[in-house]
Amino acid sequence: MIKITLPDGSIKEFEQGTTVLEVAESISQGLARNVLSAKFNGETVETKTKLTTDGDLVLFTWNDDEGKKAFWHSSAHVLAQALQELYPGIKLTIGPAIENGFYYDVDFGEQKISENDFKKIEDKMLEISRQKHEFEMREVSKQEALSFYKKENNPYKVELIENLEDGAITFCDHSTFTDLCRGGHLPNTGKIKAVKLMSVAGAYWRGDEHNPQLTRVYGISFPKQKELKEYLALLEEAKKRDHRKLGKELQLFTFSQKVGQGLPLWLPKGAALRERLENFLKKAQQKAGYEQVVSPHIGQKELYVTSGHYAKYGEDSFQPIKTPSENEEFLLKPMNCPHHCEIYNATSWSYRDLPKRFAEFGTVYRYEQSGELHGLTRVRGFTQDDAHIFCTPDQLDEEFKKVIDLVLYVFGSLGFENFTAQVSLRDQEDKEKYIGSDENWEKAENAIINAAKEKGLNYVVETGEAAFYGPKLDFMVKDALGRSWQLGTIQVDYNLPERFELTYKGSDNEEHRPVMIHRAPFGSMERFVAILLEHTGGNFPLWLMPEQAIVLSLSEKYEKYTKKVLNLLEKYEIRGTSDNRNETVGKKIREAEMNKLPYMLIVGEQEEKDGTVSVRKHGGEDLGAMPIEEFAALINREINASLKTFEV
RNA sequence: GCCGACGUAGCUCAGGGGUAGAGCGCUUCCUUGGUAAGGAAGAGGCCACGAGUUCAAAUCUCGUCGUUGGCUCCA
Repeated sequence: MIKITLPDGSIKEFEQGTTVLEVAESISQGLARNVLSAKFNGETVETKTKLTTDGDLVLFTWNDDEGKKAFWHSSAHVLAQALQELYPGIKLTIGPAIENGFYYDVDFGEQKISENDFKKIEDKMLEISRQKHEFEMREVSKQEALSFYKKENNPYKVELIENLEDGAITFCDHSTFTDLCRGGHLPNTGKIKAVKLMSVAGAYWRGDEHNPQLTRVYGISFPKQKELKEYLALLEEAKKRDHRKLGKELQLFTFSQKVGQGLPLWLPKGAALRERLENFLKKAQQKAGYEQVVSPHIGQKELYVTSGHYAKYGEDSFQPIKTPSENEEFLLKPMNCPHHCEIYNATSWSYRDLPKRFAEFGTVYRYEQSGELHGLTRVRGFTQDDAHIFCTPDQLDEEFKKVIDLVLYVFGSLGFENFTAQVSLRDQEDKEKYIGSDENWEKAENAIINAAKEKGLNYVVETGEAAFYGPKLDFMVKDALGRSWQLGTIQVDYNLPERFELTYKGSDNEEHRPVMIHRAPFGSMERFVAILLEHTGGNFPLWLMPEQAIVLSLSEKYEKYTKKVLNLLEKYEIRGTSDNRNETVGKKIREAEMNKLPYMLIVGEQEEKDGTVSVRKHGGEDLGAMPIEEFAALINREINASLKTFEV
């Protein structure tokens, strides 16, 4: 007999050789029906794995991430089989489960596949699923595995196997299909009741663009047809919050082919929104001891040679602008730091002057590959809410923590609750990629980790994600479709102070090297507005709204009173507009609702007589008639409630 | 940059080898209204751009540009 410990702590005895599924059956029939995969002593096992020792068993269903993973990984096998049957001779590579579904990377050789082929592939997959094939794991020797795939003429699998330890290689069979596989499958293919292929894309073998490009087929599957429908509906909902769609509808920004790709044009309402964000941050920064500076949009090539950016990115950047006759070379600035270093260098500093905090909403231009451009989240010209802090090494910890406070204040005021902090460290294996001494890197990395810990941030550590000049702490937020974007960033830099020979006079009357912190709480105005749009669906916090109220007149007869109301709104610093068109009030309300105006002030005969406005909130709530003063007080209360306070 | 898809009126989209279509928006007129679309008339298009095939191309083919889902990249 063996003792099996379940997650609730209970211990049950079973015959040696009892399968995972049989354990589930002993608990309940329902569980046995729903169990998709399991872990035994922390190792992924199949549901038909025979248990031979004592141990901890965790069973997973569709409600667990592990269960979904097994479901989608198994679906990838079915996809592979379907593809192989429909397109003989293709070469399979890898097919993992991902956050939402699965994909399989395939070398189609001469054959082509497009979205038009999805229906027939989906049908084939469902046909295979319905046959309820069981997944069988089988151990094979390295030799055997290699010869199997050499016979199939599949160099990808051969390469994978060559990197595996003999003895740890398993194949998975179902139906007539065999695949190299580590395990973690459904009991049988019959669980897969709904399948949808999502897209086809190119993907390089092993993620390296020097390798051959494979065709990646993305799909998702569900245990019930209804769940697929719900998922697709969810995607439709997400599309409604797409910042590109909202930006157009709310007239915030646009793009022009003539101006150039990746170069956003901010429309008046968008510019007003942006300005408000800038002022909000400027106010907080002033409180936190920052000073505004201004630097030009271009700089001599020499500046970037000094900073090291030219050597690193020169080839992949917009190429230098040349003067007509002297042949001097200037670069569009891809970042503000070198300029700010020179601002620091304009004065000699004592340790008593530090830290110096130079802030600038600096517009920068970067050559991004055309395929990488995406709405406002990835553009070629954008404005960073940049600042550089120059401090003594002793001040670094504290300054870093202060910046975290500022970022948290910004995120809090704008309602970003669900962000992850990512500590990006250098890749120890590939130190060539980075500049600066080992010692400095270590100091900087520790400073970041300590600050993140002390501020109680929920952080993840990513090695190899650091900038080439220093480690960083990034604040990641997801968009409507769940893609992660970096917004705020804080980076420690020991390198530029060295290269620009920045100094300050210490208490010992000696020259010392300051430490530099790069930071941008929004990241960039463009990306921040984009993500804010997707999070709020365009219903920004009231203080940010381009227009806070609209006066809707019942008919043209009340034009005069409408104007009077608008003037009063202006007096109370409420951003208002009016709709005096010859249309019914019903229509005006509908349009104001669709334009996401927070407050509608309806004026007619009654209001004019009483000197009031009838207030309707976005969404339909009727607050009744009130004098403008009262409305102004209401707005102010709402604004004050949403703005967090920033203490230094 | 690479793989796939897409580009028709200001917007959202239908159509498709032989006068270019709808809804919304816009203009004018009627109507002067009470909380999510009042009525009528009208203007508006080189069907992204450039070649080719064809008696004939918005439609088919190729190329360019742009958009888009991924990959790679992201100072």
